[in-house]
Amino acid sequence: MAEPLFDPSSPVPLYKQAADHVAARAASGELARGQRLPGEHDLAQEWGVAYLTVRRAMRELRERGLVTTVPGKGTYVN
Amino acid sequence: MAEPLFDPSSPVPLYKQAADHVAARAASGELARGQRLPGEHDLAQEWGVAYLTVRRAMRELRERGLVTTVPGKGTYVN
DNA sequence: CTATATTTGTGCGTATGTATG
DNA sequence: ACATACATACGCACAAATATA
Repeated sequence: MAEPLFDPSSPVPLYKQAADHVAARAASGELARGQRLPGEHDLAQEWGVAYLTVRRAMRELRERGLVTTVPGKGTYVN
Repeated sequence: MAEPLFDPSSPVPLYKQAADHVAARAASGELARGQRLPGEHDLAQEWGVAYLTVRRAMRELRERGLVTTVPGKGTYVN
């Protein structure tokens, strides 16, 4: 039932941990290119973090060029 | 007493209006280089917007290279 | 054309942590 | 020890864009 997944007491910000989590799964091929990620609200619940934290993680991933976000549609793996 | 300054009903996001406001004042020379801006909480009250909105405006300005933020000190005009 | 559902975007409030002076 | 200031994080609500029935 909802493992930790991320460590709130870590010096690494939660949003960064989350972004790294996605980045690692993309790098390993677990997330296929073109694949749509779950909605941000869903991810927040799934990860047990705040919506704002997911938004920051997505921004981080966009800035790294790992994903592309289309308003009203979703976020896709590049 | 506290004019609108920014228009919440505008299609332009508040944080962008705020960033543009600062950018314009910097470009006009009204804000001198090296000058420290008021604190984010103060700006939030002064502008009548939320703290997070100010934070977003500052982030916008940092990304544009117009200001530099030093944690524990303040935000300075470049 | 309208209505609805989904998803991202924006905004407010608050609390706590960290760094500097 | 204390004040100031930025950083991260939580919660909630509503608006805007997109797709579909």
